[in-house]
Amino acid sequence: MLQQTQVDRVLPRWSEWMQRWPTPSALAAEEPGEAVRAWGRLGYPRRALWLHRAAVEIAEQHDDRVPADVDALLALTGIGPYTARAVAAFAFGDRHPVVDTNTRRVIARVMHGRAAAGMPSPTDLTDMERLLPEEPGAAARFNAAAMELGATVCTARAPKCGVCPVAEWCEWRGAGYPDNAPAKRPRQAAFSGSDRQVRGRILESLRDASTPITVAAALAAAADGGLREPEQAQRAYDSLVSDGLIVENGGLASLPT
DNA sequence: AAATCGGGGAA
DNA sequence: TTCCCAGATTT
Repeated sequence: MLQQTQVDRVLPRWSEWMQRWPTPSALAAEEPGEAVRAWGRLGYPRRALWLHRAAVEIAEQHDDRVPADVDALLALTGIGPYTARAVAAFAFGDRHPVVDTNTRRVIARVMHGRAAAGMPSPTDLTDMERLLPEEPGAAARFNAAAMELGATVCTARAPKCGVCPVAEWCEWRGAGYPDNAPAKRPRQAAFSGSDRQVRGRILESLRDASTPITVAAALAAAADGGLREPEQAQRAYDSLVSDGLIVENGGLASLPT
């Protein structure tokens, strides 16, 4: 849930989720569409599908227990370099570099004297590894502290260097805050009027429906609020089917069963 | 390496 | 408006 989504927005949804599905097998026993429905408006709904799939994988292949091994975690659907190491470090207390978007920015500034991080890279992990304390518990705290520093002090916009505990060793500060940010990822297209927004509308209508709806109704929901071009409705619908977020059966559309 | 995938909150 | 967020997958 936390992948590209702010902590404050995730917490309430996470609490509901864990109360409803306390174990992987509990979630695995549900239809995938129920996970998509409970996901609500968190965004990137494919993550709900992937989380359900990971629950099935854990239930079937790992005796209903989340594996502690990083490679086993990486083999789970939707678990990548960040999440695998976050689980290994924070849930199991093992020593791994955990690098999220906040930590990447802290590393870029403190270690490399750059205003911002570049594209994610495996060198992020080796950089963090160099800073990590030897003792596993201390390493886990260090990982969390780096993320927290980036989230609250070494922020993307207006860093609070006056209260930063590592300001003294910061290469970027030492160099006089050069405007040397490397090529950042291309700006995301406007959400308003986008296919993403149309996908969201279709999915919302399906979450709200207790029974399958006609494809025509789904396409009507796509157009609710306006379209840039008429083909958007069908294109968004097809992409949802292609992603497995919609299943179509005899002219009826529903969340995956 | 680049494209794709939401949606909300803050500046 | 624009930026950014406890990323991962696919091409």
